[in-house]
Amino acid sequence: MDKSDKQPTINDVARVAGVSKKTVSRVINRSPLLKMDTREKVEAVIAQLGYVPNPQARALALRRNFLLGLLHDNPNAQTVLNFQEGVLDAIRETEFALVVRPVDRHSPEMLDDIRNFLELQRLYGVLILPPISEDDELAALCREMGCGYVRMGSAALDEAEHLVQSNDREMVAGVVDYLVEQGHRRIGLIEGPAGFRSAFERREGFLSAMRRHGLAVPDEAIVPGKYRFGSGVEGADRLLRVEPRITAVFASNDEMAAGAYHAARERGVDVPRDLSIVGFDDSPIAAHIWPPMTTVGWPIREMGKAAALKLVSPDLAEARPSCFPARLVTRASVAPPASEI
Amino acid sequence: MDKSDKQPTINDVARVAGVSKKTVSRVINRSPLLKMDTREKVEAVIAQLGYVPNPQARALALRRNFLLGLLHDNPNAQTVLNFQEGVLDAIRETEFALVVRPVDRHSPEMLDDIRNFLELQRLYGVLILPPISEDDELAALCREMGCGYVRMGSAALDEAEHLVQSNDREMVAGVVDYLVEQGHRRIGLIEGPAGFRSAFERREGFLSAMRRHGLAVPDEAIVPGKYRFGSGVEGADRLLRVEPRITAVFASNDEMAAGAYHAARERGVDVPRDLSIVGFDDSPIAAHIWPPMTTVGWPIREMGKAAALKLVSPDLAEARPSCFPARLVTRASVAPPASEI
DNA sequence: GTCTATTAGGAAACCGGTGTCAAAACTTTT
DNA sequence: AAAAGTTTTGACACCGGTTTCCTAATAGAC
Repeated sequence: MDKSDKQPTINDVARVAGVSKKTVSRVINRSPLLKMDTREKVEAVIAQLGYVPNPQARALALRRNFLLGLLHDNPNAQTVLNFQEGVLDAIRETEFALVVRPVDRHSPEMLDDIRNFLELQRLYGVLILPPISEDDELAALCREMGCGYVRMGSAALDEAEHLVQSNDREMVAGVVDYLVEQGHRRIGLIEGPAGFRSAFERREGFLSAMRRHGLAVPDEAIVPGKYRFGSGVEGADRLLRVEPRITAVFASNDEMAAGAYHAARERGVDVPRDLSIVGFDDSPIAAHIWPPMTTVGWPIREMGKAAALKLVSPDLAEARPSCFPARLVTRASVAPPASEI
Repeated sequence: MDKSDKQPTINDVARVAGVSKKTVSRVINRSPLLKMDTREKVEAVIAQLGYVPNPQARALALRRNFLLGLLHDNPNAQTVLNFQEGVLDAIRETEFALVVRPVDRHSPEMLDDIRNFLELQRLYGVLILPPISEDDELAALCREMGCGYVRMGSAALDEAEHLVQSNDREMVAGVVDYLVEQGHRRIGLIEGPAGFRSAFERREGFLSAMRRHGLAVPDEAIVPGKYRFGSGVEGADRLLRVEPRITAVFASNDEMAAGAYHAARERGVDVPRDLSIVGFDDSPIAAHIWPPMTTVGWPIREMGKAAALKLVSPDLAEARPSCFPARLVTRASVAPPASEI
């Protein structure tokens, strides 16, 4: 078939088709100023030779490459992977590829590392996942480097590039509504880490809904967390000592909610009879833990797709909504409070 | 500082330093045949200009790029992410980047899709995670495309390129030893899907150890699974109906083991008092479920690093072991069988 | 059947690096 | 001091595409 074992180049195609490189290039790039039969002739040769343009050469000539970067320091693996899938949905059938770059938020050299990375790879653009998506210095770095970027986050950041997701605030308010509806009045909150926008938004949603229902939120009903299992255990442990007894807990993410389950078990508190628990993320653990956890899910994959589209074809994406609705996933970790019955 | 806003090129460096492009190239590539002061002079200019070589141009000239691909269709997100971290450990400070490509094992076009992907991106090499790493057609495709590859798997495939991991078989035998030591004699197995090497290895390990201990394994004590939560629920459900009662279950992965927890709960069977459960993978769920799950962990991150090294610097990696030891992570899901006490 | 307008296609330069090979610059030897 | 050998360096082509600019070809108008 092929005359050698190497991949055919544009020159081979041109020679076989009896046209110039440029004409082949025009065919590839769908230039409109080509006669129909020339185009067909060239396309036939391309198919026959199995020619695929060399992306490196293209990248060099065009002075831009076709690499999207994914920056994350996410504690929730499933979220990252779902987001990746979404990005892949968007760039499938295109010449783009997705390169991943986990970052260490706690490293003092984080920004320098990322700068080196961007300088070295000269990505077309990067997608930034929470929580580092909230880092404004990082966004500034991208701008400075002339690297496109889309941040995924919990509302509020009002840049055009920012793919505002989840009405987190609203959804958490919805969680409170749901709990109140079930008869809960003393509800505890395990917060996310200070400085995290998502933590802030979720807290605000919680507080505003509680206020709306005219329910008191004593200081001891709000405990800090770090979005990690261990901090969920500790937080719930503190909440379980509050008097009068708290009957329901909202944890700002599923991992901490799983920690709350753990703490409840350790103290012999039954979920959901003695304590209702609601998480946030709808990660696998929520479905697999016992009893299955009621939580808030957001369409991460769709968001990944939208984020990637925003980067690679801004015009196309413009029409798409930048805010994706989270939804309550009702499972079995909420019940009417036993004490009230 | 810079004379323009564009990134400086090798030509700029050459001009400013008063040497030829080639000399600059030599400096970059650490050619030994350079006079010390020339090198220093050029390096000073590079630093001054903030010059970073363009990877696309390099890729074109060298006829190879610096992209590693990660092919996976993994049900376990944490595994994928840990592996990614390991790969990043290996390629940090190098010009390599990691591009991810989730694949759909169940799609009939999988091979074609991957072929297109490889043709399009011309990766330096790919890393293949289980379970698709077991697909020999995929490996053949890589060879055919002249794309380097390293497969991660459960022993047994004896190609040099193959990064043989976990002595799965051995480790599962160790699990059985442990259970027997705790007093269990009627132990059930929830298998992985037929056709999966890992499933096969784990099964063999299980059976050989049982045999070694002179313990019977009735047919009904082995149930099929699909490495998914739901199949773990079903499998455990069947095992719990076996008479005489099975007192311990080994599930071929954590997700199914979590399903076994679920089935036990639904039937009012207490873990570990009435049923001991052991999983495989040491995924987050194992640590977060109640009671914390005893499972087998393997050093995925190190394996990722080793796999990447094998690809990018085979000479360096040769010395490294290609088989990484899994280890038993003892938590709280195993107890001596109540019925025997 | 000419004379334009318009369009299709080609030559050559370029993107930013690397490889080849010969020339230039040093050492060493005689 | 010249010859010979060795080390350093540079000119130039090349990787595989795109872009610029220009010419050849075709179509339409008269």
